[in-house]
Amino acid sequence: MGPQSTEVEIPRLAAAKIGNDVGLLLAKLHATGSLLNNKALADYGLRERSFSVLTLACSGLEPTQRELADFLSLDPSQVVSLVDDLEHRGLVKRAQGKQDRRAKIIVSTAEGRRIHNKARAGLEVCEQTQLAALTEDENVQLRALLKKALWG
Amino acid sequence: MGPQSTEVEIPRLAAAKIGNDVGLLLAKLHATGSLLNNKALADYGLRERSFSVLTLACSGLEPTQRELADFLSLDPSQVVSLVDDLEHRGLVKRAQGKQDRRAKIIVSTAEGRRIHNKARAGLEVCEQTQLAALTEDENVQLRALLKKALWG
DNA sequence: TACGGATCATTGAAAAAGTCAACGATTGTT
DNA sequence: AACAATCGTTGACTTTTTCAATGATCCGTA
Repeated sequence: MGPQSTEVEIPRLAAAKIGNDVGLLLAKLHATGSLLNNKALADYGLRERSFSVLTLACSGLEPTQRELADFLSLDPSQVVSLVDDLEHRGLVKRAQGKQDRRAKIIVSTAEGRRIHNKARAGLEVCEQTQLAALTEDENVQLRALLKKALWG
Repeated sequence: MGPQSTEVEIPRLAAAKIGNDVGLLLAKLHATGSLLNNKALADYGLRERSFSVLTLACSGLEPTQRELADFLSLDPSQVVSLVDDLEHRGLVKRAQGKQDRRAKIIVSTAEGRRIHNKARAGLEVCEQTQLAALTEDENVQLRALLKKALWG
């Protein structure tokens, strides 16, 4: 990751046609965003990934590890590490799958929900900073477009 | 990266509030997109990164390696590797900076431009597949929002 | 019911990517 | 002229990603 400046810079290169390449735009926004998000989450001992897992654990949807892997575009073995970490810290628990005893469903603990609420608040501030250039409407629009692109 | 299915699936977990987290949405769209893009570019011996560098080398903007690093959110040492690779294959050249002799500006060769044109065509098809759920208007809108979020 | 192929979580190893500090050459500033 | 800062480069180090193998369990089928 390159150095980040606090001031907004409009680089010379943004003029290139590449500035219309969705792939690069996503990569760049994701890269700079990740940096900020991870910084914001560090206070809670979380990173973007573990926060995502914790969020889903807190959602009441009782996701299996396989579902987490698919949804987060991770290898199943990476989910093992993430859940291990969260479990050791008492934020989530592995429970036996209901229909399928091979599967483990990930559920949050009370402490996990406590941390999650705090972290989410911090993250929302961070995200607003990140998308400060957008109006509230555009912000909503962006989310809608991303969701539609992903799931129709 | 988790396993990808060719069919479009709307996972159960998309219902979670996490589906509104811009950070995660970006991460996911970027992840699935990268996979497809890299697959599309493999025919030309390129990946998303080297394609980006090649694009900028072909842009006529004569970027320095430092500018490439900043713009692509990469460490300068990563740019060295990318340019090394492209240069060995005769697609770009390092030229001496004009005002600054420390800097090297990256320019494309004729062969580089040839490959780039082909790769770009392939990539555009790939991107359209990727954003098939969006109308043409929405597609344009998404690009505009991403650019605005990045550079105001 | 029992067999066979598939899926789940897990492990561990190998490959790739990212991070970071140091260096020579060059620049701009004092 | 002296000094600090910047550019590209190298090499070491850590983290992340990728992949194959394994035991347990599930499901379809004979």
